[in-house]
Amino acid sequence: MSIGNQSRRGGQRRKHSEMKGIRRLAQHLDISIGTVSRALNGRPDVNEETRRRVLAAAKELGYVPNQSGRSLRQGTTNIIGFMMQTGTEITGQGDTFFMSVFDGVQAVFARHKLDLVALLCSSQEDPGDYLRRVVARGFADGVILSATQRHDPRVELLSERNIPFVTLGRTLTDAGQPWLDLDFEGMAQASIDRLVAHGHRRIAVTRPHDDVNLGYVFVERCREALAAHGLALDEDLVFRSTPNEAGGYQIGRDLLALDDRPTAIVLINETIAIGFYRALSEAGVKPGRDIAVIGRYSPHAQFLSPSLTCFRLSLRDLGVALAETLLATMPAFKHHYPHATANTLWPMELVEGASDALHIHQS
Amino acid sequence: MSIGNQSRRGGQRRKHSEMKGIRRLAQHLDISIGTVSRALNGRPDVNEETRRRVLAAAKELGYVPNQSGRSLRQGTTNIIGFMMQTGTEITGQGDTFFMSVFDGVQAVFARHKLDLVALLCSSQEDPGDYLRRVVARGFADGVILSATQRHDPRVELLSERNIPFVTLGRTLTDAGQPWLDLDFEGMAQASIDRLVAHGHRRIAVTRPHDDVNLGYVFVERCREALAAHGLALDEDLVFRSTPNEAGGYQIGRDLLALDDRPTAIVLINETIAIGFYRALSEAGVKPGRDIAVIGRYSPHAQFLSPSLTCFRLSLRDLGVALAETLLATMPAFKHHYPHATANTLWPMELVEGASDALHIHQS
DNA sequence: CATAGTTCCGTAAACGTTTACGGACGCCAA
DNA sequence: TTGGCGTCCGTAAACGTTTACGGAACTATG
Repeated sequence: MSIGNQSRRGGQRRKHSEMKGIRRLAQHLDISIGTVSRALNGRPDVNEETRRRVLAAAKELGYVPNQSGRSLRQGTTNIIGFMMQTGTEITGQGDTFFMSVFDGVQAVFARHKLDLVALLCSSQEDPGDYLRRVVARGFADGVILSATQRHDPRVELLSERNIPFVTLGRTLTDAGQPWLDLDFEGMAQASIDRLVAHGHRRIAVTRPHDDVNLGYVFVERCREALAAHGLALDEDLVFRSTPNEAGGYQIGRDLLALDDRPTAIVLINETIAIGFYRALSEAGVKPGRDIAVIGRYSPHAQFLSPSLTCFRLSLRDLGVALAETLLATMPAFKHHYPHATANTLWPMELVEGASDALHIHQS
Repeated sequence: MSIGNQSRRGGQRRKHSEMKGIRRLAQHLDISIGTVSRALNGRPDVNEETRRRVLAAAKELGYVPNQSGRSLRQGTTNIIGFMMQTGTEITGQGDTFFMSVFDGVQAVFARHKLDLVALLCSSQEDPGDYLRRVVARGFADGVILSATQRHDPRVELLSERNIPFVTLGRTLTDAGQPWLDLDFEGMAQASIDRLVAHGHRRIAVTRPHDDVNLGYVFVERCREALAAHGLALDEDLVFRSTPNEAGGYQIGRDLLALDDRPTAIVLINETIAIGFYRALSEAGVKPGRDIAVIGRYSPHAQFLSPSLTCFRLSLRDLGVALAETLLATMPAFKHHYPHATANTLWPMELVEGASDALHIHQS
C-alpha cells in the first residue's frame, strides 16, 4: 500500500463512523474514493482484485450511492415518470389498467437500469404546474403522459423544456412528440359492421363527456361506418357520461327512457358496462336477449353475466411499446431501438360473449 | 449597485446563455447567487424589492431549481414514496382503491410542499432489493408501505436504515413502526352477528390464499364470533382464493359443488364479489334469495345486481390518516401532528343491500 | 462625531458523486 | 541504461444548490 494517501491527510485519521458515503468506504479500504467509484461503476481501469474488495466492503457496510450526488454530477436520474392524476373520475381508467401497462414498461426499463415511478398529480392541482414543479427540476429523465387532452398544455411544456416524452393518446396540438393510441377507429368500424350484419339499424354509441379521454374520434368513425351501410347516426343515440360505473348506470336509465329504443349499443369505456348492466337488470332488460351490447374488456367485464362481447388489447404489450417509443427518443438509448413503432394505433381484438347475441330479422 | 460583483470576476463576462441554473439568474440580475437563493426561498434577510425582481426574472427565464443540487445540499428530497407492486394479482385491490387513498394523502402533503410518487416495484423484482436500490439512495424522505406481508423484510430494511415509514396493514415482525389497518375484526364480528341474527347456521368465509393480504386475522375472528353464538366454523367452509374476480368465480364454483351448501358467505375482498356473482348466476342461484352474501364495498360492487350488502370505508380519510401518521414520525413535521392516530384499526360501516336478504327460519 | 444596531448582500464552503488528467510503477524491447 | 507502453490509482475539479459568516452601508442614539 502506498503511503501519503488522502486518508492520512493532516496526520489525523477520523473514525470511520464519522464519515459517510463513498468516503467511508474508501477510508475503510484505505484507497481513494475515485477508485471506489470506478470499481463500483464497472470501469475497466481498476484491478479486479481491488474491485472484488470494494464490492465486498460495499455489501458489508451496506453502502448505496447517493442518488442526488450522482444525478448532480451526471445530469441524469435514471428515473422515468409515468404521469397520472389521482381522482379517477377523470380518466375512468382503473388501477388494474395502469398496473398492467406498468408491467410492460418495466420489462423494457429493466434492461437499462431505469426505474419507473408514477407521478401522481392531485386533481386539486393544475397538471401544468405540477409538471413544472417536479419534472422541470430534473426529477426524471423522461415522461410518459396518459389521459392526454385534445389540447394538452403538458405537451408544450415538456417539448419546450426538451424533456423526452411520449403520450398515450393523440393530441390535436401536436408538438412532434411520439404517441401511441388505442385503435378506437378500428373498434368503431368493427362494432358497427358486426351489429349491422346482425340486422341492427338503430345503434347507440357512447362518448366521454369532455375531451379528456382517449376516444374523441370514436363517435365520428361510428358515424362513417354507419354511413357506409347507408345508415345515419341518430344524435339522440349518442350518450355522454362520466367514464365510470355511475356513468354507465345513467346511460342505461336514459336509454331505457327513450320512446324508440335502440336495439344495440357500443360502450367505449371499460367500466361503464357494470353500471349499464345494473340499469338494464333493474328494468328486466337482458343484454343479448333484449338488446345487443358491445364494450371494452376489463378484468370484471369478463365476469359480467351474460358475458360481455368486448374489445380486448394486451396492456402489457402496450406498455412495452410505450417504453420502447420513449427510449427511441432519448439519445442515450436511441441506438437500441432503431425502428420503434411510434405514432401508431394499437389494435384491439374482439372477444365474443353473449351480450350481443340478439339478432334482428328484417320484417 | 455595488461593484466588484462576482459576475465581473476575471474581467470577462460570459454570455447569459452559457450559464445555467441559479448562476444564470444571478448574472442576469447582476446580484450574487446567494441572494437569489435567499430570495427564492423566502428568507427574511433580503430586500423586498430585490425579491420581487428575482421572482419576476425567475418566471421570465423559466427558472426552476435543480432537484439534485437542492437535495444534495439539504439532505432532503421533499418526496414521499408510496410503494406498490405492479401486477395486481397480488394485492387484489380494486380499480380505484389506491387512487382514492392517494387523494387523501396528497391533501395532507400539499400543506407541507411534499410530493407523492408511487414507487412501482416490478413483480419480477424482490421488494427488498427494490427498496435498497431506490429508497436507500435517498430518493424519498419517507415511505408508505402497502400490502404488507405478515413477515415483511421491507419493514426491517427501512427501520434499520432509519427511513421514516408507515405501513398500511399490520405485520407480525413489528419493528416499532406506526401502522394503520382496516378493521377486519370488526367486519368479521358484525357480519357473523348479522347473519346469525337472520337465522343462518352454516356460514362460509373467505381468506386470502397466502399471507400477503391485509386480512389474516379475519378468519380467526369469524371463528370466535361464531363460537360466541355457540356455533363452530366448518373448515370446509373456509375458502381460499386469489383476491380477484377469477378467485371469486372459483369460490362460487367450489361452494356450489358442496353437498351441504352454506346458506351465507362473507367475502373479504372487494373484487371477488363480481366473479362470485357470475358463478352463482350460471347456476341459477340468486344472491339474497338463495344465499346471503356480504362483501366489501367497491365502485362496481355498488352496481352489482342484486345490490351487494357490503362494508365500506372512506379511502380518502384513510389516506389522510396515513399521511398524518407518517409525518408524525418525521422530525421536521412532528410538531404539526402531536397526536396522530397510529396503530389503530380503521372502521368500516355496513351498507345494506339486497344480497343478504335471505332469512332462515328455524324448523 | 462616535458608537451601536439594523438591513441587506457577497463569499465560500459544504453536500456526495463522477471523471479527466496525470503520475507511479512494472515490464519489455532496443 | 533508456525509452516506451500498459496498468492501476490518487488528485482535484466539476455538478447546482443552500447557508453560516462577515462586512458594507445606513439609521438611530448619545
